Amino acid sequence: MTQKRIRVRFAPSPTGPLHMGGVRTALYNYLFAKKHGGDFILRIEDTDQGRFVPGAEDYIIEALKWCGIEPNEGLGFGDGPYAPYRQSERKPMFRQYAEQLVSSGHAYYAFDTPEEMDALRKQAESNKQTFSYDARTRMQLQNSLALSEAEVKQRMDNGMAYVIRLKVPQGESIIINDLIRGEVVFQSDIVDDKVLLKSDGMPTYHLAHIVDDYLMKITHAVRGEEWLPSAPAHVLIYRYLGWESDMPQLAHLPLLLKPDGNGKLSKRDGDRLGFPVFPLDWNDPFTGEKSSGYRERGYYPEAFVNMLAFLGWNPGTEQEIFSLEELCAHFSFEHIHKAGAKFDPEKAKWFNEHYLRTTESSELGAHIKSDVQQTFNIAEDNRRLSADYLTKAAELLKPRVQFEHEMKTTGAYLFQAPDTYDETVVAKKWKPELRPFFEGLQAALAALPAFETAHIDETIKSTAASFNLKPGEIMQLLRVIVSGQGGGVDLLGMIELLGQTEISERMTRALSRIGQ
RNA sequence: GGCCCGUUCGUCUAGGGGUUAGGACAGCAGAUUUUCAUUCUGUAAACAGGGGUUCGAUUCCCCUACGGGCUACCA
Repeated sequence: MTQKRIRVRFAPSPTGPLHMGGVRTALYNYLFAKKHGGDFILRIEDTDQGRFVPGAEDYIIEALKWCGIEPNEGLGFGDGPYAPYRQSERKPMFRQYAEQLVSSGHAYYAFDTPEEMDALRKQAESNKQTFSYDARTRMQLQNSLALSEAEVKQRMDNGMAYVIRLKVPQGESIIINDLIRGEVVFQSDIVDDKVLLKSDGMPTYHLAHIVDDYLMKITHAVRGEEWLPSAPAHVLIYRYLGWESDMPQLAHLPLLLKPDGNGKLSKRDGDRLGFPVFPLDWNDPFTGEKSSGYRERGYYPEAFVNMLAFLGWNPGTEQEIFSLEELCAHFSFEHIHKAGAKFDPEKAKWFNEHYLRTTESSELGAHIKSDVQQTFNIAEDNRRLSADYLTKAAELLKPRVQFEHEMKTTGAYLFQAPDTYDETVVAKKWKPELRPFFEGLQAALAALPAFETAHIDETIKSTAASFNLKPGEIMQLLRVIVSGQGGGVDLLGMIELLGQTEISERMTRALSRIGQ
């Protein structure tokens, strides 16, 4: 017997931007598929016409691409043999399965209107109870089980709206074998008669995902924990459709929780706590509200993915830095933690910092070029935009930033002469007697035949010695004179990088302003 | 309320009947760095509580507490 080819899917509904929790679900699906040489499919579950949000679908596709977790089949990634991958386009097909369940006595037509259902729920609520459409109540309601055949026919003939509901049996134990949680047992009595086909002819998630998973030969359904309570209904549907032996293995992932307090991570938390909850920026087409994404905040996709992978999973070793390929190789459901994970923005930054440090300075230099050019309005042929200059600047700045875009602010003085000089340092260290020294140093530096750190260092020391000054008295001032700031990148490296001419100009300018 | 899932340092987690309960982030301290950052070293910090089972439980079982999810013609 040959093993079935592993096929998994990520099946979001296009009701808004993809949340980082959703990206993690996609990631785990992807990792599992790749690990076993299987397929990863993107299917859009747009069965709720009322919640459709323009742009959400493109957002999902773009987000997966940015993360590098590309489906090898599905919407936006090339059709496989099971197209279409948008459920609304598969609409006509679902009805037959719902009807099949009616014929076999496992589902029925129900004519109760949404308003009537609402009223029943409210009424139950006022009695501190919960209304449930199930074996205990269905015979008192308006459906093909309670009504006579003639009544049902008449209503159908009159074009009365109806839904198809699953007829859930009483007194059965339904066992879920979850890959992460093990065996979970539910009593069928607490499962309600879920709507399978809505009055607009669209299937609900419950029917649609099962039919599609079956037709698309999905072997594992990896999804959020919020689906665990409806899993018994899903098992019943598979059983009644005669597909139980082909039912995908279930794996319910733990949820992502708010960094502070309680509850699951939501869109609001990002705004409130100042970190993104979305992979990419998103502008809500209805409210105009903007939400920021990891990409635009300057995160590397590799860092984002690495961080996400560790929110609920671990390799069982102490290694924390994993490329996507390594994650694929090491991933397994056994190492998925069962409890929800509070998201820690600090750790996310740490991952990014790590990836930045391991990126070649030449690459970093190339990355920041246009940003630097625009920020400081530098002419294209200026040496500060040369690969060599940018590489050295990145090298100096690398250990002091977490994001590439911070380089232009943290190291602004490498690209632009200062306008102001740190007053605290000047007040503390400057003495009029130092002026001749700095003028002497300026001349000595200008006269250096080779402007390199070793010579610069030597020149500073010897000039200081000749003025009877100790390094502690002049070094920080020199830094302020050159960069305007009391702290920053390696002083000698900075001086060498800025170059002989620039240094001389900056010293002239600073000495004309300081201590006047 | 009902049903289900869960609970190890502040956070992410490893571990698992006998361990000095390990790592990472964040914190603190020290060293290096003329500064800041880096780097290095060190340090503090956890098995929710109560009952069992057992020679022994943080680990297995039960209860409680707490957290979370679900309870729609949403997914």
